[in-house]
Amino acid sequence: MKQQIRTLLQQALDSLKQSGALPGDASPTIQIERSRDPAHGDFASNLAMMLAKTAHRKPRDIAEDLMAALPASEHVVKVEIAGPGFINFHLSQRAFQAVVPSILEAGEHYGRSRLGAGKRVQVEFVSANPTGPLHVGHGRGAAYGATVADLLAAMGFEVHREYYVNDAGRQMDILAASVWLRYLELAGEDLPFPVNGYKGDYVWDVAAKLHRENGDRLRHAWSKIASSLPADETDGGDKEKYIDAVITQAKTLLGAKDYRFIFDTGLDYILADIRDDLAHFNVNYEQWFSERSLTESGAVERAIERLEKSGHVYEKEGAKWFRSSDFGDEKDRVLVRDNGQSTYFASDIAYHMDKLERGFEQVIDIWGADHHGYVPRVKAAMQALGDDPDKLDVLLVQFAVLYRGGEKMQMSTRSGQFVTLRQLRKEIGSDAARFFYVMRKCEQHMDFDLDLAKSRSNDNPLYYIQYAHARICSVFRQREEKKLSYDQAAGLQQLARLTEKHEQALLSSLSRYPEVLEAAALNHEPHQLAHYLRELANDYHTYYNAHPFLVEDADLRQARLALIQSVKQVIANGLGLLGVSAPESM
RNA sequence: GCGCCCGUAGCUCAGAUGGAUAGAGUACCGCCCUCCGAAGGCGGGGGUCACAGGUUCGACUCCUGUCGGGCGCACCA
Repeated sequence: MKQQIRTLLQQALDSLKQSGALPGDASPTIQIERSRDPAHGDFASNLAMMLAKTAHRKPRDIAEDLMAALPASEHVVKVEIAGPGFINFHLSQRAFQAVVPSILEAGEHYGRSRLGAGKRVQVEFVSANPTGPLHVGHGRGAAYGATVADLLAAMGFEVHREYYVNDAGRQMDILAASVWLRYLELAGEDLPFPVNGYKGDYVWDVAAKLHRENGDRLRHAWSKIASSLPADETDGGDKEKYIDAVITQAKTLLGAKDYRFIFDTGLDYILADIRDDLAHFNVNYEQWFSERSLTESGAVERAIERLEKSGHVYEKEGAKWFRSSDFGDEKDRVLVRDNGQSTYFASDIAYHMDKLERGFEQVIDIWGADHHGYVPRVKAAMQALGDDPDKLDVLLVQFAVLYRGGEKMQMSTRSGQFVTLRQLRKEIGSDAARFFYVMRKCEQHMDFDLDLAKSRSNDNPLYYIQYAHARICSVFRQREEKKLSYDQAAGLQQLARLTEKHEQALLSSLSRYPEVLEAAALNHEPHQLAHYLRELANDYHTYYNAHPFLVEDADLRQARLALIQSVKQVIANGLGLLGVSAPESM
């Protein structure tokens, strides 16, 4: 609809430029918006005001000329100039009624477009360390990332969803050591658990599996292990040095092969758990990308070499540094430590190099806001590699604070006292979690009210929307019971009967859906869709209360049922994109 | 100290690339079920858009500064 008006204005603009009424170089992007106030028509453009400066003429005079040059259109019934120079368009009722057949014909495809056709986009999200179950902080990233990906797919982009698995590095070594120690305890060893170890119950689970399947094969006497360990923090020592020593002991006593076996047992177990968790959250990936594979394939080495060749690497104190400060980072960063091990950052450079080598036109990373300081160095690396840093879009997701009974829920990751995503799903359900996470824009600190999310009441915006859908289904069930006829094709013939104010409002909202989807997708703002659906549901509930649908007048009934059928379709489409169900009854 | 994000109604939040009197929900008050699900609808009060300057036809939106809140500033991932 917007597009049609844009075309009309463009033609008017062109003809004015040709006749010399406007300078030939005046070619602003034509902005069209929905009028807020019905008195201002259905659509408005500020084109005349945009032209005022370059044309050196008064906005209202330009608007007069534009209006005169506007080609006739069957849908536009009135055009007028208002305020400082707005051009307001009043559309015919028929123009809005036409949205019903277009929805019913397109069905679940209504609102989708081919805007991104042929473009490949990679979306990487969650990517939490596989050292434990996902918690509610990851949940927001999961819901947001999945929705952004689905929205882009709805715009025709070829979307590749990816989870970067940090299956290398110290944190994973700590996990492996933790698993081993729990295993030793199960095998009968009596030992103090490290202050810095992972203490969650899931570590016991992995250890139990290990013990069940391997017996005492991996057992070593604690007395022997402890003989070369420094003091832990509880004994006045350093917890970091202690855990590192435990890891070293594990590697030495078990040997590389068995150590790797324990390491992988923990990794596989937790990864399977995360995968299962996300699947139940309606979040799925095309690929799980292993960090370790970057080292094994030589990609890390290759990335460092490329940086060296372009002269952005220097050595200092035995380590290799990347001169990221040349590219706007606040300081230089280590790529290879003095002990010869490459850093996580080096892997990440290799990973992003790999992403671009795979030919994605756009790469989207979704990170927790606490990693924001990381953005400049990754972009710096891309630039140093000769890649375009603008191909990378980093979207930062703020934390969500949970509230229960009006109380803020405190959680600390270290002690293992955090609410997991799984617990959240069980408590409030996947639908509510997906919807609430995405209801706020991602850079907003969010208050997540658990009581509200699970309340079956009108305060809950998700229930409000789902209820509208269920109510429509209920009307159709009633129709069958009352044996009233409904024929979609007949309904489409009677759309001219939809003249009530509430019907007009509903038609207008329905016609907005494609615009909302496009804006939500391109701006990476799923909340726009969530808000829209609430408004649409509101239009429906209002209509429902004002007019009966199952009326005696068969033609009117057909028309109204066709209308609410298209409302049902749009609600289902919208909720589907948010990863939320549209129940037929509740 | 430096950097990033945020600061809109009592509370939770929208305000698309600057546009016509700043909007929802919730809470509070009043109304609407012999009628398709009242998990609903209608009406009402409630704001110096943190503060101060600046840019222009026009600023919640852009720029600068101040105040307040969050988060970062590792040879951890």
